Amino acid sequence: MHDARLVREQPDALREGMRRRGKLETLGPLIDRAEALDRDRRLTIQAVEERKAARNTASQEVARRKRAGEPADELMASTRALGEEIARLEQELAATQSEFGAILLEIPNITASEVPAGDETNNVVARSWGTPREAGTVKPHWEVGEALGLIDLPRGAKISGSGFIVYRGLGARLQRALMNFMLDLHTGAHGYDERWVPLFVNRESMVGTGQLPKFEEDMYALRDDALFAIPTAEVPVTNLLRDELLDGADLPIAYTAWSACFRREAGAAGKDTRGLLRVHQFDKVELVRFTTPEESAAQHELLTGHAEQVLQALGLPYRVLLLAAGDTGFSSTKTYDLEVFAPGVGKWLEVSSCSNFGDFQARRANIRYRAAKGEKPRFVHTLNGSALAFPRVVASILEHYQNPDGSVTVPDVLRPLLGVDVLR
RNA sequence: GGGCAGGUGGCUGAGUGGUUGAAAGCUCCGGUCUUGAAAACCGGCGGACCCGCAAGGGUCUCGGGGGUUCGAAUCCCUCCCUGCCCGCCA
Repeated sequence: MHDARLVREQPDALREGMRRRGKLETLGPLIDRAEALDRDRRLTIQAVEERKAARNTASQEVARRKRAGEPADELMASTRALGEEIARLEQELAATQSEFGAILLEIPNITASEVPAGDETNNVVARSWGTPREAGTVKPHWEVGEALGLIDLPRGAKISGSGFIVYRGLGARLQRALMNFMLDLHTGAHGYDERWVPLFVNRESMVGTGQLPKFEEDMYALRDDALFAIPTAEVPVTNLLRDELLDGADLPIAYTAWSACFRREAGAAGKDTRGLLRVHQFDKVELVRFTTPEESAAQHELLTGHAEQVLQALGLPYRVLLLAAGDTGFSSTKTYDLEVFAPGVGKWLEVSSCSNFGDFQARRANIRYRAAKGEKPRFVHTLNGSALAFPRVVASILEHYQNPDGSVTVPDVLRPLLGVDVLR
C-alpha cells in the first residue's frame, strides 16, 4: 500500500510507475479518482474535527455548570444537535475513506528506476551459472520419477485432485533432505534465524503482505474459520512482526522458514502443469529480511545471492532474471527470478523469486523501527525470496543428473541426507 | 465446546461516567553533582491523522468493532485474545 500522501504530493510519480508496468490505462483513472477523493476527504475531516472540538468544549462547559449547580439543559440540547451533525459528516467521511482506501489497495508498488519498463518480454538475464545440458537429450522428470518409484501422480490425483503430489520412498525422503539441506545452509553459513510457522493465517496477515484483497481467488480458504492456507511462508513470517516497533539496532532481521505452500492456480490449468511443474501444494524454504531504507538495495542483492548458493551447492545450472516492471509482483519494487534449467522439459523453471518490497508491505503490516532514541518511527523495508521451492528443483535434479540408463546421480550435498549416491 | 476471571503507554500497575492521554514506579533521554561512573536530585519522555512555511493549533487512540450519553478507559452489545476449571482429544 502506498502512503496516502503520495496521491496528493506526487500523483505523477504514481502515474509514471503505472505506465512502466503497462497499467496506466486501467489504473490512471483510479489515480484521478483518488486525487479527488483525497481532497474531499480532507475537507470533511476538517469539518468533522472542527465540530468535535466545539462539542468537546461544550461538554467541558456542561461539566463545569453541573459542578457549579448552574442550569445546563439548553447547552446540552444544542450540543446534542452538534452530535447529530457530526454523525452525519462522519458517515460521509466513512464512505469517502472507504473508497479512497479501496483504490489505494489496488495500486501496485512503483518499481525501482533500474527496473526495465514493459512486460515480461523486457525481462533481462542479469547473470547465469553452470552449463545446461542440451534440451531433449533426457527424459522428462515425470517419466523418470515414476520409473524410479519416486513420484505417484495418479494416486495424488485420486486422493486430492490433479496437482497434488504423492512422493514415495526416496522421493519422499528427498523432500526431507532438501528441507534440511536448505535450512542448514541458511541458518549456518548465511546467518538466518529459523522459524516454524502456522500454515493457516487470518485475513489481517494476508492483507499485511498484499495477497488480499486483490488475489483472493488464488487462495485456499477455510471459510468456517476465516483462515487462509498460506501460498508462501512469506505471509506468516513477515507478519510475525506486524504491528511492532523495532529497535533500529536489531536490523537487519533475517528469518528463514520451511513451509508447505498452497496455491489454487486458478486459470492456469493445462499450461505448463505436467509433472511437478505447477502443483497446488509444495514445500519451500523461504528467506525474509527486515531492513532500513538505506540498506534495502544491498540487502536485496545479498538475499538473492543466498538463494543462488542453494543452486550452486546442488550443482544445477541457473540464470538470474531481472524482471521488467510489468512482470514484477504487485507489492515489489524490484524482483530477481532464479530459473533452473530442466533439460528433459527443455525449459528454464522458476524456483525462486527474490523481491524488495520497499516500505509497501511494512506500511500495510505496520512494521516500523526507531533508528535511534528520540527519533520518529519509520517503516522498515521488507524483502523475501524462495530458497528454494522444492518441486522444480526436484524436476531439475531428475533431469540434469539423469544417466543414460535412466538412473539419477544424487548431488553431493544431498548424499548424506538421502543415504544413497544414485537413485535407480 | 461449557463456565469463571481478565485484556490500560516500552514494561509493571492505578483508575468504574466529567480538565484522565491517562496516577505511581521502572526503563530511556537531557541536566546538576563527580576526576570518571554509580547513587541522589531536577526536567523530559507514546503513536496516527488534519490545518499550518513555521511556531503552533486541533481530532483520534485504554484488545477490535458497534451502541447509550451533552460527555465513555469507565455503562451496554458483539467479536478476538490470555489465564484457570470442566469436557473432548493426536
